[in-house]
Amino acid sequence: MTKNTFDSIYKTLKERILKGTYSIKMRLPIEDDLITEFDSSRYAVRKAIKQLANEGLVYSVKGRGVVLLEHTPQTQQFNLNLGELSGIHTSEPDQTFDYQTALVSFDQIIVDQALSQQTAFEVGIPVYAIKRVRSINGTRAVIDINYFNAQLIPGITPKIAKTSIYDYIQKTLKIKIAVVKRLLRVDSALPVDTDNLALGQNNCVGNMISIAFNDSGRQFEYTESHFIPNELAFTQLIRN
Amino acid sequence: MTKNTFDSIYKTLKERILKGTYSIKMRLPIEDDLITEFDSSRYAVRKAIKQLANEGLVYSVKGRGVVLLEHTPQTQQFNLNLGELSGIHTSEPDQTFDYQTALVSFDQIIVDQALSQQTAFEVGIPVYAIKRVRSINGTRAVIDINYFNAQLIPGITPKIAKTSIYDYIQKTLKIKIAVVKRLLRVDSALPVDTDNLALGQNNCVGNMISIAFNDSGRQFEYTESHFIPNELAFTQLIRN
DNA sequence: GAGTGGTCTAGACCACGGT
DNA sequence: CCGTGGTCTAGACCACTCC
Repeated sequence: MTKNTFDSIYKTLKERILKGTYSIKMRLPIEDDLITEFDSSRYAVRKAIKQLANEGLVYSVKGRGVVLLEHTPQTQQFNLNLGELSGIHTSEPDQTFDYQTALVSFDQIIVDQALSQQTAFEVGIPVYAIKRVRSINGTRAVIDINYFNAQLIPGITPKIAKTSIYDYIQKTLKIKIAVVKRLLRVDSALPVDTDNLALGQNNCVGNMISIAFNDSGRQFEYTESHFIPNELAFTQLIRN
Repeated sequence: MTKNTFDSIYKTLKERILKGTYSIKMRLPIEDDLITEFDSSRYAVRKAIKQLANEGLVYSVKGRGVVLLEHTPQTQQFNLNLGELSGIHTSEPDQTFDYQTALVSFDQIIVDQALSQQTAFEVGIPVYAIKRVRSINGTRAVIDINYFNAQLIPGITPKIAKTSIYDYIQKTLKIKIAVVKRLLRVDSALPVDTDNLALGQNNCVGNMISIAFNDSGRQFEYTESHFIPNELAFTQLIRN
């Protein structure tokens, strides 16, 4: 599992931090000591520390050292990273949950002016337009409204849409999903939402808009995921 | 403005990407050529490219090169504004807008069991509990519910709360805000929300929960920002 | 002034992509 | 096979923190 020098240093340090080895001083050992301990270069040690900082576990201060950030059971949930490409996390992270997909509609259409404005796909290209409802523990919690560029992602069928499009893209087409950009909003519920989601008394939805790129830099997907309130959470980390 | 070697390379490359200089090939020049052009080391060039990748402008492929990600006017809003610590972004970043703060309540209280569970502050410590409503262009759009550790951030007054607590923390107390962790949710509206926000027909709010740390690693703040639907947006970037 | 992390250089070898 | 980015080393100097 541990592939690189820096990765092994990173894993060791992370384990110690979570175990509380360094908690008393609220500091990591200085770089030179870590270089000596792991018998490696400064590059590898610094890269490991950088990864810990990316996760929000430590913070480097020039001239002082690498500081540990306080963490309590309550703040653990902030440390969940949204590194998973395909999915959304529930607010109960470790709980196992039932996950079902129902296909609402499946079409192949040509992008017109309005859809181009929304999705950033070029006018005239063919796209798959797919609506699916995701039920978590029997509750209709999310509706995915997907548009896939049919030239870049050909051959999607209703059957594939009912299982996993991302599996099809990665495993069958062998296309690499390089980058996903997301926008999160809260929107007033539309008819498509009230019709398909277990909104109860609520009349709003969360809206996660995703655009995904392959490793040639082409945008192959535009997706809106509308989800019901009180169920899902997203994390962010901001560093100075 | 340009301080370091890598920063100057980064700014130059970013400008060229946005101007379209490299768009035809959808590639950046290879590292060796950039090293030659900028007469610098590989370290500086790679650090600049890494920063471009962090912003979602490019993607590096081992063995192939550095690929440009497609960007259109529509997808500009997906590109990240990093580093804003003090506020919330509107969905129209460049638009000037009116911004007003009204103080709803101001108290100094002791953390009890329930509040400790919520905020991750230790039971028994004194905190400032502050509620403020932010109006954007005359619309009551956001209510901030702040808890500041009074031992770490002493001397907050109602007057300071009416202007800017973050200015007070950074400029007067000279405390560095090192890291902010955020959780984004959609919640059903509470009485505090319906009473203070221009929700209209909507009965839900966005909830941005922030916990902030100083450069000694101590959590000094827990804040919930409840905001009305259809006004604000947050960006995320996920890389493989 | 001593100690620490941040920036930078010059070089080496490896892993992967495409021909 | 060649060209490319990824990892890694050894070393230098600078900027900042703290005593």
